[in-house]
Amino acid sequence: MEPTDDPTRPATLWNDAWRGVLFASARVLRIAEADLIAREGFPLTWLDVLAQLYDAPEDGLRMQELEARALFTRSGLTRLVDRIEAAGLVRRERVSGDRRGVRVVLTAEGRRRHDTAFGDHIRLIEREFGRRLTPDQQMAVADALGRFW
Amino acid sequence: MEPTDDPTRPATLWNDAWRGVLFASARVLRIAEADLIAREGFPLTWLDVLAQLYDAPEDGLRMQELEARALFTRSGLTRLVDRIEAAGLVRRERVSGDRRGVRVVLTAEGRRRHDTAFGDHIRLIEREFGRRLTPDQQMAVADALGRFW
DNA sequence: TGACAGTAGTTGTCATAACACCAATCTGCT
DNA sequence: AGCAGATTGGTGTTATGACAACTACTGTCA
Repeated sequence: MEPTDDPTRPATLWNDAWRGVLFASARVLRIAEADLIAREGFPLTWLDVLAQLYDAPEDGLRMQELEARALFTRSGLTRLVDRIEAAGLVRRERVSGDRRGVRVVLTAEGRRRHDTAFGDHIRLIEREFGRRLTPDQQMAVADALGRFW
Repeated sequence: MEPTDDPTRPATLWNDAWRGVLFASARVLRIAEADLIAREGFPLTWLDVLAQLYDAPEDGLRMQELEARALFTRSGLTRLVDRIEAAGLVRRERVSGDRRGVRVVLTAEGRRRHDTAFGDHIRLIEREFGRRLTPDQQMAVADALGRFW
């Protein structure tokens, strides 16, 4: 009984594609997380937040906007921002005209830490992911999966 | 200042490919997790374990082997198996000749739950991932990312 | 046969994620 | 004005993940 004969294990093309996506992201993320903690002392969730704020307007983002854009954390954002704020990388500011809301803004230190962390991160992604694909493959993957963002 | 002019945001091909992989896995996994919990009442980590045992020899796997093969959990496996065992889907058995070790084996109930859960899961992956790619794209992604497993 | 290093798995402890609920504020309507 | 309902973000609690000891066992070598 070969695996391919098992109805619960169909050997389809999209199945192989999915396994590739799954393993690639799992492996690269695991390495990236360890590397980031070793270098900067904070996890990928922090870099995710810092990067969103870096790409955002000067006056930062509302908690809601941050939550909508952040890739990793859909929950516990309040306390995640608490921690990053306690580390001095981010600052909560009042929103004029809405006393419920806050804007989360990068501090100067946060911007510095983002720059080095993100640079290292990108180089790691290139090394662990990019270089393992030929230019044709890179193009094909980018084209095929572009619809997911 | 366009984003592409920012040295910390290089617009490279492998970068787009990586974003695709990252977003695709994050989005599809989030949906799959929610669906699995709604249907079966357990998370993807359980299905990962059940699937590894399903693909394993009749007499199950050692904790170590399970840990090496499982995609998600690299830690906390003891207690993960505790939970699955408490739910009756899995059973710990003694290893003859090594009183330290245990074999983790699927119960009949575990096999049943695996079958329905995995079937539903695969259909979801096809719907949320497979069908969004053309056959050519599926082939290209499978080829490019096959090296990661 | 007994010291000892290595192995298998568990447990303790702490940090973080998930989930449900809550308080304050705002908005539109009357 | 003032009330209903939506919106914003936070809090309490439980579940899960990470990491480091720890226990029990095994095999080896003198």
